[in-house]
Amino acid sequence: MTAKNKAAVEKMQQTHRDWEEADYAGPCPVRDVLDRIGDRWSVMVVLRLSGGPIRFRALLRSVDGISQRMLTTTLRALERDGLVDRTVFDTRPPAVEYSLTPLGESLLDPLSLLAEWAMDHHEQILKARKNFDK
Amino acid sequence: MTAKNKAAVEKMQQTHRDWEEADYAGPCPVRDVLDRIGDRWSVMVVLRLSGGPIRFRALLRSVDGISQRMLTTTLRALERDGLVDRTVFDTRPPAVEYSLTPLGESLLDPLSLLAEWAMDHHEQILKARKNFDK
DNA sequence: CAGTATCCGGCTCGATACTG
DNA sequence: CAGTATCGAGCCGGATACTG
Repeated sequence: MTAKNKAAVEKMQQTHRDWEEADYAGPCPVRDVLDRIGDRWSVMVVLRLSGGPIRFRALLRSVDGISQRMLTTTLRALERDGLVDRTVFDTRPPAVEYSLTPLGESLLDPLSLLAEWAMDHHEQILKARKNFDK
Repeated sequence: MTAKNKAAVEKMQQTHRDWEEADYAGPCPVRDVLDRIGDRWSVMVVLRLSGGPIRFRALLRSVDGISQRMLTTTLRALERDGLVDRTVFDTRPPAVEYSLTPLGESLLDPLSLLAEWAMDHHEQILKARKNFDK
């Protein structure tokens, strides 16, 4: 582990301890963010939105396997947290465009690193699983 | 977004497209890793383990709110994926130590960045929520 | 097109009790 | 101490039908 990571981990642990001791009303930030992006679809949606503004129906098609209901729910949650912007065009039929806010864009930073880790180590993980299962 | 991130995002998107087109047997790596660390406890456990080897009972105490069942389940899943090592000492009463494997250590890298993002932007998220709810 | 409404099956997870 | 076994509530999320 690099020195930079070590510092980050320590910061994270310290924050977690502080949260426990101080008995805050709100949730631990790490827990909170993890709960948000840890669901089945959020990351995939954010990923698609990183390509620029896109309409509801197009998103529905491009995020593989997602239902209409879950796309709506996911987008609403992301909008609520200030990660996504929703723009309604008053046309017939109605058009709605979704895009990342600057806050949402900033999330691409850690997310892309995580995705890279996933891609770089996926083989190793699959191997470990196969070995464990026998 | 920095050029480095842009490249990472594009790599992620490309990988995702490849996966869809190729109809692989296995899951998309990003989905797969997200499913694994996206659960309620994995990240918190990995975080605790970053402090060095620790025994089951100590982990149970230090990961706030986790049940015995979920700690066992979570540790087993992490072990299966090759992120965690389990060492049994043949004493009375028995002692078991858990620690991160090199692969697990490498996960601290993206995880710490994500945690930092969470801590740095939590306030902004809470504000966005409050504003959205009214 | 972009949603909302309703229904409901499955799976996660917590509580509790028990074992080597 | 370090687990496993069993049960059951809750909620996540899919399917389907309907609306402005």
